[in-house]
Amino acid sequence: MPSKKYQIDYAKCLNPAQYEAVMFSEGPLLVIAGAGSGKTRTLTYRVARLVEDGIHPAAILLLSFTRKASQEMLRRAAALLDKRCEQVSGGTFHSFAHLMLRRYGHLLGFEQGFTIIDRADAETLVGMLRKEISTGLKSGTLPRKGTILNIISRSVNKAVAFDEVVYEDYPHLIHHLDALRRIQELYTQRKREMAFCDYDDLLVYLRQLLLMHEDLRRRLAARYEFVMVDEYQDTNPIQADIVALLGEEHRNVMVVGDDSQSIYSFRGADFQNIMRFPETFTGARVIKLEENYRSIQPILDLTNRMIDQAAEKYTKRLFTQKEGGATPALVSTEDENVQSRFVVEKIIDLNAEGVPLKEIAVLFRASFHSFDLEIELGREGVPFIKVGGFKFMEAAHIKDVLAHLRVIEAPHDRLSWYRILLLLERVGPKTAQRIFDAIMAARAGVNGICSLQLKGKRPAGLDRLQDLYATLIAAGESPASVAVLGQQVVDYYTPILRERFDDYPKREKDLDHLLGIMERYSDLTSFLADMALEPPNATVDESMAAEESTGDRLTLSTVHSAKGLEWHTVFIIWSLDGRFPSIHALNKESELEEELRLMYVAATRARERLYFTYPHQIFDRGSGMLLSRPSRFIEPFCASHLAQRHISW
DNA sequence: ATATGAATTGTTTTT
DNA sequence: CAATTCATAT
Repeated sequence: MPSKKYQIDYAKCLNPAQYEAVMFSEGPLLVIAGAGSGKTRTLTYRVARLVEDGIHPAAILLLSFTRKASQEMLRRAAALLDKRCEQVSGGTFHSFAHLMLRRYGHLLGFEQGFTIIDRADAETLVGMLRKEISTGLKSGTLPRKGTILNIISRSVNKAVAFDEVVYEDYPHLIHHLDALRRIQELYTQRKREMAFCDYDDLLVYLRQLLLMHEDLRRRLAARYEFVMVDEYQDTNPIQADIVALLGEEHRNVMVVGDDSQSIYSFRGADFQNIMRFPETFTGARVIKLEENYRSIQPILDLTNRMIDQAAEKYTKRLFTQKEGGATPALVSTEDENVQSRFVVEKIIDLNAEGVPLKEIAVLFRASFHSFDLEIELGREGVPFIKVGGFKFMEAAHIKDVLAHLRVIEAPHDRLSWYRILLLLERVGPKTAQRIFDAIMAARAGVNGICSLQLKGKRPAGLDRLQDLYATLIAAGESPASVAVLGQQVVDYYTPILRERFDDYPKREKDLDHLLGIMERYSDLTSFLADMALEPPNATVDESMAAEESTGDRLTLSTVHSAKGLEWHTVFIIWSLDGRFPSIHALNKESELEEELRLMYVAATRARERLYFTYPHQIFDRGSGMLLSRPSRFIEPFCASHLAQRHISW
């Protein structure tokens, strides 16, 4: 291949399979990329290659499923060639959909813009509807709001009729079918009235836009000549449709994924999408990347065997040239605390041997699994950062402040008004409703709160609230910066915060942090959208610490948040049958398969050393069972591929 | 609007 | 068994 005309010597940087994918010219391409096989590398080199061939970077659309994956991809593409690659289009499906809807939403009737609501907002709305419906209902109490929302979301994401979801997945709720259906209708209607988009809506509306407006679809197909999708195994049917619609004209669609790493089916992801790609795009070239550059052979031997237990997959077998190295270890401990202390001690040892903390990760199935470990790490003074789990944005005080800002943009936002008003003393749902109605009746936007007339006794806090908005609106006449608005809201809110929370000093720091973020924004709309779509990733406690110190830190992460990353040493704690796989997945075949893939993802993060640990004999009070076996996914290989130890203190 | 009591329920992962 | 969450009474 005459690589003369290229700045980058692709043949030298890539193995034959990667090279083939990178040089693949036009038409549909499916790359099955095993763990650690250079998936992101292949994608980014292909971007560079296209740009070198004269394709305008903005004409390349890179889509991914999670923020982390898309950021990493765009960053590496930009670093590879030169400044040009920074202009590559892309992001998560949701952020791309958001961009398109801001630009073309008027075609769907979003004349005045829209508000993105997160899961908690959506639940509150469903909770309100649930209450409306349940008064005077005889079929007993309805399921909780979270459950109802799950049903609604599942129906949307899997493109299955609502009734069918109830019949298939919630047969015990069939006697509520009428009420549930009614709530679903009302939910859709209310969202429409208040111009709310939940996460699912973003995708649904984008698909609708592409389906119904052929001219727009053509324009977008012309603008995005090359579409590339990372983590394709995690797309749901709606996302697959979006890709198909964007690519149907030019068919320059490259999707990359690994069916063995599909771990988002709870969100409607269907790894069958990747199996079906060659049918959607007939004549698609399929390339497999099977050489692993990450892990030593003993780890690969184990993970290959683990994933062999999966029923359905593209067969591929990873190999490496990294021979030798330590056998992965399986460590049982007396109880949870011994597990924590074992891990901490081992980490300190490794660190003393020269492995930096940032090259070590502790992974777990569920966020709360690390609580005990976090205490032990704190005790020994090991710095760490925790990814996943309780988010900054989910904290009540953060949501309170955002609500005050949201109504400036969208005065019809009932959820935010209620949130604001219920903070006031002597205001409950009834009063909140009355005030909200009055604001609406005034038809004056946020001004409605200032000109408010209220019969009877006025709640004491109302005056302060009116003052706040009077100032905010006055500031709004000359375009106030986001941070200035934020500061005023925080000033107003701080007394309320101190009243309501005993731990207010910590929370005030969070608000400072939020103000810091606000300074990066010049308009309120994009700030609010980002807070819903791309919120700061870390946990509340670490969000500040992490920015202050760039020091060497251990990573604690859920397996889901660890996808795509790698470390020198990985500990997988709670590798206990009943915890991982979770006890709730044991009955359903498909869920058990997903747990297996999850364990596979966890184990393939390790380059040199891999530890599975589990506390011996844990009583599960949910089921009344005594959990004492190692995870069924690794137990078959105890004798052959694992070094076993038991620790008691 | 708040307090008290009853009942249910228990997973988790992210946009 | 605990904790949350909902319903009812005051």
